[in-house]
Amino acid sequence: MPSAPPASDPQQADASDGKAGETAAEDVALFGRDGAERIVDVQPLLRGKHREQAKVRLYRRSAGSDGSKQRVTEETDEFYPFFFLSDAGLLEGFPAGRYRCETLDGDGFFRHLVAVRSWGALWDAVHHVEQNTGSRERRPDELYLVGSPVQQYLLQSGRTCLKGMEPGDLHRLQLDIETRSTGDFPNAERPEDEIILVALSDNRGWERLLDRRHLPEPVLLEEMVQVIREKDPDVIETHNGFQFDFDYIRTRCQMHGVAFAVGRDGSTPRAFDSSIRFAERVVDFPAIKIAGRHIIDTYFRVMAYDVFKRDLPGYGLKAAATYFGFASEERTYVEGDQITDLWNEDPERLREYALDDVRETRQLAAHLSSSAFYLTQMLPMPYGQAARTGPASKIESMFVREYLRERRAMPRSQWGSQSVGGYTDIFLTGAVGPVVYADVESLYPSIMLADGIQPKGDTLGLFPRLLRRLTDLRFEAKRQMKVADDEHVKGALDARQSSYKILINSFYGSLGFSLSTFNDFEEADKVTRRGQELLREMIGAIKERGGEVIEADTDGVFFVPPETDAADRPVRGDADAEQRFTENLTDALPDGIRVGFDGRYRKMLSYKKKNYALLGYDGDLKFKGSSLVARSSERFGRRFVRQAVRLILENDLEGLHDLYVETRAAVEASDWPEGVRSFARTETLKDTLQQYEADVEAGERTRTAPYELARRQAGQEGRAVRKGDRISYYITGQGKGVTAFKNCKLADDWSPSAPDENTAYYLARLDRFAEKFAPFFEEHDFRRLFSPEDLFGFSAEGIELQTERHEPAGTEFDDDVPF
DNA sequence: AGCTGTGGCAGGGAGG
DNA sequence: CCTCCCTGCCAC
Repeated sequence: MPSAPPASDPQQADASDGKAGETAAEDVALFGRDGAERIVDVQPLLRGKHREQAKVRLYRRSAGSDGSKQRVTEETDEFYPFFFLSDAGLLEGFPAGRYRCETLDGDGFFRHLVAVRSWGALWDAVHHVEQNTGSRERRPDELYLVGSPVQQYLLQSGRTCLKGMEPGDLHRLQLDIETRSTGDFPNAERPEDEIILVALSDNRGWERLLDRRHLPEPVLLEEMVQVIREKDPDVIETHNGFQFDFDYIRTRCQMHGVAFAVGRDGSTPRAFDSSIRFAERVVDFPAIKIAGRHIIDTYFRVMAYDVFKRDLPGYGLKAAATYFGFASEERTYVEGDQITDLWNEDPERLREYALDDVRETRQLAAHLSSSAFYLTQMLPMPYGQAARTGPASKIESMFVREYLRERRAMPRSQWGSQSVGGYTDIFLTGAVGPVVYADVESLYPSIMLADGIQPKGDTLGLFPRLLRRLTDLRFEAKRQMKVADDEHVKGALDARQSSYKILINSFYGSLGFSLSTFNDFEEADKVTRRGQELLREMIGAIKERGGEVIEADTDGVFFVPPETDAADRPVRGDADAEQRFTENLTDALPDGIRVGFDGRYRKMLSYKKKNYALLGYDGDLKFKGSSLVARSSERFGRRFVRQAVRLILENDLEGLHDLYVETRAAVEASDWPEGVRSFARTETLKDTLQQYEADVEAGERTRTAPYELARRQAGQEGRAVRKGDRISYYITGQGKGVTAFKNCKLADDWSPSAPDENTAYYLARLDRFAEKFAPFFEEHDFRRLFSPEDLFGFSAEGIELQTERHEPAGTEFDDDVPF
């Protein structure tokens, strides 16, 4: 096979400064007959601190008047964030960074072009090229895809093609393993630990696996591989399988020399470290790809769900299943440290437990993964990948597909950052009510549609078109959902509309995302600035119509509705009238902006911006914000604040004082209802220990208790502390002013028979929690309420709850400036 | 290898 | 004491 001349050395050209470099003349030889873009070179480009992006120069042939090939200059400086490969084998010397282009048929014509994301996908592509000669038969258009070519190839072949399918058409299998360990926790590398139970939800599959007494571990593993291959599932569903089950199984297989060959083509899974972000939380996990199958980890689906809901008690299988109502009453529960004993004494019970695990996983998956499933039907992404990646890469994949289809070069992403965010303000603090929450429906998408927002790099104008189309599709799906009779059809349409919603809401985020190919920070700022204006307009309209505005944040406002409306009809306290009043605010706002009614509450304790409590008409008390009750706070404090807020909203001040006195006495007596869990703090380690140490060395951060304890623990147990681990600890020593990181112990080291927590410190903590309520009382009343002195008895007589108005900063001052 | 954004609050350490 | 700065948690 003749080959094109090597591209000019990309490393020499301009690998690091990100500017367009000179182009070597011999590149011209690579232009194809059809005049489409051709790859000339591929080079790594350093971006930001640790980021690496590929930069690919694209060229277009111009048809010269004499028919000769000439480069079109205006497009030579475009850069591409993906690797382009010819599937004839574009690469040599991977991953050293210099790649040579070769053509398929010798005339400089790339017949097949595969766009590939990421180094891992590049590896896949090379593998794919080596393995699949059949791909040469396909027409180029079919190959303009983004994502791992191996996955794409499998996606297009046979039953893994999901287009036009429903989730029920897939053969799904749920997997769960139970392990026996001689230590406190399973250690996959330790020979004395072992897999004792493998539960597959398939009703015939598990029978062969559940009774291990006749199966040594290697045989069990081989049997499991065999069952999975026989069952041949399209999808394997697990809860936390990436971080536990698969990881553990793979390590055990390695240990025993068993090939974990569960791929459709008989291959073993390819593993790579990956991470995913859910709001502020970054989860690192060992991802694997099984050829021809999709892995759905319901643990991630649960976390993704909680980003919006924010009220899950935990992400474990049991907590999640209970939350969604999937845990049956007869469900078998087994603590992790009892598994080994139970296996010896009551294996039947353990079997039931393992089967309940897979049953719950199945229900979680059915409930939470359908939006990812429908997304694969519109995105160039396999199901498992759509469930594993964030929204920005999903949006981008749609853009890339269309740009490739149109044979257009992609823009380079902008440098910089967004500067404007949402408008937040608080107008009234204290106990108020009743209140109503009004919010602008889809604020940012509405603004982007109304104002024709379009990133500068988007030369095809895809951004507004796609946004409009997805909005229309969602509207249509919701309309059909309303008229559908069949519950099953309704559910499918709901999943569909929610997957549109995920994409629609991500458009704004991708504008301000520094790594997005189609980012545009000015446009992002335009959207948020307009959002601020509209929220202020809404606040103005509420005030004008007699409402008392309490708090506003980004796209919604809490307010006390007026007694009556303009026509003197009663509003406050009447659910329908309040809703009408709220929705009528739409009239005061520009076209394309709709105000929705999003809840009414009996009482609200307005504390600070983004921090408040709501008492519903059903007596349910909801907290928002981290300053009142955060998950990391000591439980006794959370409990105290929760109960105190309820008592304040119910105006039971005697009860409030009693609560304080009782809590104080319990702290002093070391009388903890839940043992150490009552007063331990639990924090998440966001960095590795190495990173922490390096930052401390560099003076960029100070020592803190959780990392110090993690370090001690790692030293003792020889276990690596991982990013995302949660550490529970408490404070020891004498006196309330101790330095925490020098006086702390792991919660597990506390003993009720010899309590050594720092009582003075925890009394001070209690007073810190009580201090939150100071703004709601006159100072001397506050002192009496939260005081242990009870010599003359306590009476709430004469104590009034206080509210306070907060003027928006800066406005009245400007008006008062004298000439 | 992967990763949507800004705004706001509490806790804690270090240094004045 | 106070202020500054960092991290973690949270709202939207």
